[in-house]
Amino acid sequence: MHIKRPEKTSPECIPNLLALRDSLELLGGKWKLLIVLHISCRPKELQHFKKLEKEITGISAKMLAKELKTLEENKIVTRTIQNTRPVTVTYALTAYGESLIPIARDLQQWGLNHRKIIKEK
Amino acid sequence: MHIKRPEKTSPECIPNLLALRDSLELLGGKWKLLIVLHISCRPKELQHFKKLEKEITGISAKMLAKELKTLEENKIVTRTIQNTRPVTVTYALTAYGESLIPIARDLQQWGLNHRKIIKEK
DNA sequence: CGGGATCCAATAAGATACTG
DNA sequence: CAGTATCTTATTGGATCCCG
Repeated sequence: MHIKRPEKTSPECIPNLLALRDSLELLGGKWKLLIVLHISCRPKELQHFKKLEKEITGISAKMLAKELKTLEENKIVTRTIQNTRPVTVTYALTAYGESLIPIARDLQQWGLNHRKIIKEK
Repeated sequence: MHIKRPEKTSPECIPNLLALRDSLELLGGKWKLLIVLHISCRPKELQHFKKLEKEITGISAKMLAKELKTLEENKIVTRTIQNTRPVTVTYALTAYGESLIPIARDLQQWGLNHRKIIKEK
């Protein structure tokens, strides 16, 4: 794959990097895209907080709660309190949140390939 | 855009999330993709350490050096010491590193759109 | 159960000084 | 100039406890 690179700095190139900053600020941590992809892997009925906590190895409840809250504030997931005793909470991707799936998959694919590249050294 | 979601958990879905972890561990911080895109915006001759430091607002020399070192170890950039007095160092994307450009651009585009979405609330 | 609040350890990152 | 080392501060994240 060859990507052309401008010979001179294009005027709009630098300013738009602010948008990348925004994305990285929101999504750049270890967990958020992982959570998004995890939710997308599951049928809606199974996306309980507890399930996510168990499936996402290494995440603490505190982290998961914090990350989900941020994702909710950014309209990427919805939070639904179920009428159970005791209370359970389920999460789902919004339609907007699903727009992150291709990006997450690309990164996933890249990581899969990267492991090979690095192993070769 | 509608993305189909499996009704049942696909067996290969969860394990592959390890690949996403790898990607996020390497690229998930605030700076690396930003650096990659910055380098890609510039003609090769201008990608000096000092230039990058000045252009990437908010990054410290220490951070930049550390991030570039990691990127180099992961074969995403090359590091070239110039025969100048005093010494200067230039960085360039490898062909492999260029494979990150589409991902970075997608994230950039997503961030551009996201700003609109969030402003609406 | 989900998730704050608090406290504490581990880590990351700024400032500064120093070398090839 | 491009880093590295050291010191110090800021931030993160885990552990625990509590409440609806």
